[in-house]
Amino acid sequence: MIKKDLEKWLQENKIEGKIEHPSISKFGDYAVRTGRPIENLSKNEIVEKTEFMAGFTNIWLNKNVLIEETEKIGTEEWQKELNKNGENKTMVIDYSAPNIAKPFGIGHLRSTNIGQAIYNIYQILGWKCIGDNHLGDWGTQFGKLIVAIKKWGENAVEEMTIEDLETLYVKFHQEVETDEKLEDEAREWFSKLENGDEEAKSIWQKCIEISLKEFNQVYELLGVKIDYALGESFYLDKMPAVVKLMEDKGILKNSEGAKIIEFEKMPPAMVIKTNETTTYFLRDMATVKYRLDTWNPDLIIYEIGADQELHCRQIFEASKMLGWTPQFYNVAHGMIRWKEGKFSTRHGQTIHLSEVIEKAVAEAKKIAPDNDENKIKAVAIGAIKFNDLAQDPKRDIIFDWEKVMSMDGNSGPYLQYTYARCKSVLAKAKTNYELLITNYELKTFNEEESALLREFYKFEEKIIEAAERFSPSVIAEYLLGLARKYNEFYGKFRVIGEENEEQRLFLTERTSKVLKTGLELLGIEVLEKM
RNA sequence: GCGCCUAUAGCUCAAUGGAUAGAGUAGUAGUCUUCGGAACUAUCGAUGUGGGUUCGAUUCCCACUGGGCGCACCA
Repeated sequence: MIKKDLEKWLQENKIEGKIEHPSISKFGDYAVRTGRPIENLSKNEIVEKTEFMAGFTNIWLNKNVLIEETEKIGTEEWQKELNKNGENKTMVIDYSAPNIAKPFGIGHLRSTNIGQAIYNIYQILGWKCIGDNHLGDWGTQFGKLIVAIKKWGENAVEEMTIEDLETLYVKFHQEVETDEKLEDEAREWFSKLENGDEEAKSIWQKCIEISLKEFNQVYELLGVKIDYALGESFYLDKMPAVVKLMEDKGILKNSEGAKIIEFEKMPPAMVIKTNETTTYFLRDMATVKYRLDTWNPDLIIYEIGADQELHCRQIFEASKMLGWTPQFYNVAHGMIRWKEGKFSTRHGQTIHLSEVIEKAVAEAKKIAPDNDENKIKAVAIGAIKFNDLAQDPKRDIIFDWEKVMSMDGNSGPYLQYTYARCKSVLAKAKTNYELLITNYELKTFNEEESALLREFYKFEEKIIEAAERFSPSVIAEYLLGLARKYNEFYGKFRVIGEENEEQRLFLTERTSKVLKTGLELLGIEVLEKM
């Protein structure tokens, strides 16, 4: 990796200063702010020339090095080098985690997309990755659901759809407004469920089956596979041990009949409720213990919305109190909002994923009516996923139909299109471009070719940065820049039949390779033709 | 009330304390005898307000204003 080589050189020569990419390309490939010129850096064989300007030492890389680094991408050697980043390290990532008895909304889509991309990124960096779908399949919500099913359910549970369950859940909340006793009934039923009541258990089981069927369809459509789906109910028999640990440490306190843990700088977390039922906080603590016991991870990532940040911080702090010390991180992705303001899900304004996909499919069909359905779907889903991944996860995301379905400009389909375009050019080439990669004559690169060539070696840096910042958007932004550079080049020059055909095929093939690898990291399908 | 996050072009987003703040979209004007026009070229257009730290601030600190989220028996 060029950056590491330069850093090493600077260190050996005792020169302080961070290496960065200059804001403007005419200032070189790298720059170090040193205040005074670095004299003998140009003797380093990877450096073509240096120039001192305005306190910066600007560095231009040797073309042969640029080409070598570009050739390497995707080879075994490249993969091996990447793998060193996460050598002997394990991470667990908690993502997607939809709630049973609620349809898959666009909120969980965000967790699923970002979580899967982070998983892929850590995996290519050599980490042992464990994905866990922490399904919301336990809790008082089932008490509510049981009450609603028994009171207003028109069919037997077996015949209900996930929409029926959602309707009943919503109805429960409407009725509670005028009849507060329903809350108590719900808690009572959850208590029965926790104590093994047969009727409660049977209804609960049916709800789970209905939901899982829906979720699995969604995951298949999205092309997402999560290693484990250990829902909250999985930890039922693992909670008492954690309670005991808390008691032994003396951190469990009684408060108004409930058991809580207090923190110095945060509100307390409830562990056990007044009626002795468990909370999701306790189940999450049992989850941490199980993950430590089972996989001994160095890092546990939670890809959960910002609305649960306090909850996560409480888990991390309580874990520390119990002496559990892996590195924790919560992505805390921003909430989805309308352009106009609040995104209220409580008044039937939930947007279901199926609706989003339907509209995007219609849009993709408009552009390419002759495409077969699979391709249209891949493009539509590419657009939707990219919309989620292209921006910093921390920030709220504005839900805008036009933008979600956008197929041009900064979009997933723009990248897919550029890939297909590269492949089309390569298919028309008479020479075997695979051979060219290690075997062609170096000619002068014109401005556009040179600008493109100088993008490739950055790919590795961007993958690492994306992992460090837990932000797939780093890669998304990079791919957009690369595709734009390719299209700028493509718009000005022909490839086939030109004097520089070989090196242009090389640039084309490398562009397709990086786009493919990058899009795969983001979980977006690439198409040879579209 | 307290805590966390956030404010960049009409709109949606970029920019590890550094050089001329980048894209897309919308608008305007073009490219079209062409390897894929889901493209390319040109043009228009921005750091909420007030302080501070620094040689240098979109970036760090403080205050204010606006927006989002959270703060015990939902998860």
